[in-house]
Amino acid sequence: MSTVHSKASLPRAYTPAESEPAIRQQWRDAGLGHAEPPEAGGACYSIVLPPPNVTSALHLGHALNSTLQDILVRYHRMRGAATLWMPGTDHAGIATQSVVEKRLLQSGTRRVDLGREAFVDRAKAWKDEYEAVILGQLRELGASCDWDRTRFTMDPVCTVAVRHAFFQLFKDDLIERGKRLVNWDPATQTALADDEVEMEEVAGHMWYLRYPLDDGGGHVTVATTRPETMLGDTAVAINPADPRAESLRGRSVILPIVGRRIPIVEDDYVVMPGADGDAKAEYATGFLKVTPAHDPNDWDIGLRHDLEVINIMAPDATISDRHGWEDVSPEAKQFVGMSREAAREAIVAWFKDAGLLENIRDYSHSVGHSYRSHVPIEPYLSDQWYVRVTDDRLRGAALRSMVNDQYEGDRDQSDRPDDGGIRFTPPRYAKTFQQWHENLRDWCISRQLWWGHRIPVWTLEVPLQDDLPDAPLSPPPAGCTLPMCDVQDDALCVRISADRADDTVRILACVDRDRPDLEAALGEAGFEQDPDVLDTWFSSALWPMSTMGWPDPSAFPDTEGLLDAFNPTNVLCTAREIITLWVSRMVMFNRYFLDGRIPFRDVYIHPMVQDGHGQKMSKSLGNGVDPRDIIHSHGTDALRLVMAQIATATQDVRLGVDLVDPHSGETFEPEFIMTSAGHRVAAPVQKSPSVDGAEMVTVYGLLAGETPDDARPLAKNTSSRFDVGRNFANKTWNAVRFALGRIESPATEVDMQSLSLPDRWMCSRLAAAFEAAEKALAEYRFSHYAEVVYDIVWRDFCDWYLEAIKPTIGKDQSQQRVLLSVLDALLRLLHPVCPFVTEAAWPHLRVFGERTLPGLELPDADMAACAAWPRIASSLRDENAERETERLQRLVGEVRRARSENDVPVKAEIALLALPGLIDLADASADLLAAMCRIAEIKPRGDASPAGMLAFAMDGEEVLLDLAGGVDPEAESLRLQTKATSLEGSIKALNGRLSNDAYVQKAPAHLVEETRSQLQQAEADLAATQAAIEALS
RNA sequence: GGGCGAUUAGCUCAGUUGGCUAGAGCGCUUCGUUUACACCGAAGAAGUCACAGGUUCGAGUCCUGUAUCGCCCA
Repeated sequence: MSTVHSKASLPRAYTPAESEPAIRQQWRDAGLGHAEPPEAGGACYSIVLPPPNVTSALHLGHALNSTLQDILVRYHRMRGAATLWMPGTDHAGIATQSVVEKRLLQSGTRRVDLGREAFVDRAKAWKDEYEAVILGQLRELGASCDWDRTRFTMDPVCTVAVRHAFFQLFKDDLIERGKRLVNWDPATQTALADDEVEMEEVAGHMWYLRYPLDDGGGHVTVATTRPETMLGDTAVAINPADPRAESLRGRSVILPIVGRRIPIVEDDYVVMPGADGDAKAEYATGFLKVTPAHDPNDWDIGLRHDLEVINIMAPDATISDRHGWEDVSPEAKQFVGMSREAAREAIVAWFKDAGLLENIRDYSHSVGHSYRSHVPIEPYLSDQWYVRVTDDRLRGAALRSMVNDQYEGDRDQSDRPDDGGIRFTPPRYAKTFQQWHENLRDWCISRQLWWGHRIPVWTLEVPLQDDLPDAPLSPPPAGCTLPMCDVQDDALCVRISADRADDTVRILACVDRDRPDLEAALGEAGFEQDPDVLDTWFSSALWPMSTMGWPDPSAFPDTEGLLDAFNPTNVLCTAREIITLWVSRMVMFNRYFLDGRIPFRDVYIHPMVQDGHGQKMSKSLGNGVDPRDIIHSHGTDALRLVMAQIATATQDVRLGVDLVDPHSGETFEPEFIMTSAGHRVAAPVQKSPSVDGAEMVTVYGLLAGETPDDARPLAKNTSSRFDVGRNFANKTWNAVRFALGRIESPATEVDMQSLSLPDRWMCSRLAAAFEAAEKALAEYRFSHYAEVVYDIVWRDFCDWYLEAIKPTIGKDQSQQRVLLSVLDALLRLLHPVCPFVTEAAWPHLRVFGERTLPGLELPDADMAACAAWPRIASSLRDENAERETERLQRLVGEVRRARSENDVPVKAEIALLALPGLIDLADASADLLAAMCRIAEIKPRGDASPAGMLAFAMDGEEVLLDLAGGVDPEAESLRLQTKATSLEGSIKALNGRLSNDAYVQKAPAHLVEETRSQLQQAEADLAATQAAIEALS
């Protein structure tokens, strides 16, 4: 069967915007990506997508993350594994609640006005909107996820997992409740985990306050950066080594304003003034005010000295006398109700007026800020829920999961020799993982939010009875008659917690999943459900399990068998800040709940995309590039190829951000300005580079208050870095076009031995490229894979092979067949990174029928996305063909250079005169030489060097070119002299190496041999070059 | 303060157990369009591999120190 295609059948240029939508639809219709657990013994490959937050659309970092996963997933699917890529989104508790609240506030509504239920409905609506955007973006990107299994961290299958996990941990004593200092965000009014606090350097002050001694014998001076907290001071501390300590022992001070008598205590923690090697010492007075309720270090001091804990703030960080502060003096009343900032000023002013302000010094220090609201966090005393991750069952299991060669230090392998198996790529991130766990603290999981998984604990407070234990959380004693304590039910776990300070006991009842009856019973008994929700990462930590139906796959459609087939997943592909937030917790939970099973075997950490100045792309700098814009302007394959190219093993990648001129559509580099915070950003208003007098507003300009209008429209961000990807897709497309124009009736049988040199060479290069690509992907070296693909298509296939076969392809049916097969294999090779252009080209190849060649298996498939990864026999490699072609390429290069440097007209035909060493090769490739460098005639050359010819040395022989038009002897002589000088340099270097006895004796023999032959070659080339110079004169 | 990393052509980056006469893409210079592709082709210029020591026959690569920049954790 043969089909002749007219050139008109394919457009000259590849236009992604036209072909991509149909291809997406084609994949969708075919259910590409849907995976079922295979028959026993079948190979599996699985990845869970790190679920993006539903707060906003995906950015370039997501595009990078998803592209890399899709490359892996498409590759392994082609290799025949049952491949599951589980997609989904994350409810992102505090982040989503913040954006929803912000939107509400724009219409003047506060969250509390709306009420919990209505607010959650608003949040759900937001989630629905952005979930659709995000999933749409992933589809646009070509992500071949199993869309039938799309999850959301709060959908029923995930909720069941969260409920059961919490219940299990509660029952196993790994969850506790306690009053502790938390990182409190007064703006969003919730506790934050340690890793949700960002440290920022703040230019503040050190205030020096005098506290009078109670016996009238003078005063002590404390230094503080937070004078407003003095209202809650319950001691002054001094280092016991301080010489002043002895005379102050047992004495007290009177706290100004409040009038509270507080003790002077001695504690090692206090920095002594002038102590060596401590920057703080320069500012220290040796006296430290101790505020246990408002500083973590003071909290510890308070524990050591049994100090009173007085909380002087309300949850919104205003000074308050209703949250634990009772001895409010009339003098102190004036500060109640002030914000912490106002209170600071007022209290400093009070000290100044009272003559108790000794000094103020500028002091720069780092202050924790909420990663969400960006206000300073307040160490705040409150009741919170914790997971005791420091327990060996969690932390220990995580540390043991690391592969031996990435674990630093000794480890005991004897108890669980088969433990673990998690490997990090790049390996240095193993250290981050290990150190995080070695310094782990208990994980605060409660959040004072409405959007999230509500904590499944119901509480009832009753008067304290004497026989109840006062441990924070303990099982009720046998025979306890308090409500629900005697209920025998596997799905209910009751614990009690006594508080002798207010003579109450709290009965806490945790209910497992799917037991509304128990929940109702608790309600009837007067229990109330905890108002807090769980930290988002609690549900994310269960992601590789919950998405696959844990704990009960039979309870949901289509989850049966998933867990056993696809967990552990093969790789987790994510960014490095996620190692602590998410990777760690998934490992702990997966191992705990699945009997030691790890959630993934590999953790691949990809780099971060920065702007052209090495800054994070962020909304507030307006330096982000929207992947959708690139998809529309350059095509998805272009975006993907460049994403793969920049995924190197180094940390960060700079991607210069350009602007699209809305007046002309042209891309240009904007003018940058420096912000007061030291960031380089595009100036708010830019001049059009080509339209006189026209201006535009940048994204940063929008943030800075500029309003775009018709005269000054908004300019989109882009990056010219994506051009290379667009060009590559177009090049690939045109290679297909060329082939379609030349393949008429490809041979059905091909004898590989009798193929032409270019054919054998191309097949050999193809085999090498597949080998290199497979190795690169196995090692998560995506940039290498991209490079391999780029080079084989552009340099080998287009630049050399297609040019080489142009003279012969028309009449050589075997060559047509090789061209067809090679092209098919190339499409398969680059499909994982450029799925669209390969899919678009695929049907055009299929019409020619059979493509398999001996040693190159290319079974047919409906779509490129389902085509099998080729099986390639080692016989396809042909060293001889590679060697011969390399010589031809050098010959062509020399001839082209000679022509170019002598201004030989492009169309002028020339003759080549060669000695026996080269002439056979040249003769055999006469057509190729004619096509590539217009050599019309190949003649043996005699011993003499006829004048007027151009010469160069190759493989130690003098090769002559008869340029007909003659040679510029001066220019040519100069060129040859330069060449000779360079050869002399090489000879000197090579001689130097060989005359060094140590080199000859110690270097590997093959290297010494190579050096010798290089020297021989260089000397012969020099002789030939000198002969040519002489012939010229 | 602790940890990790970066510094290679004008720009963005490769360079995997030391063998380099250091590569690619973009940009730049010259030439080329009835040619699959001008989103193209051909040729060219361009680098004391941050700096200073050391190990080695041999260092962009290994070791030590210095400088600058970045990220993570406190």
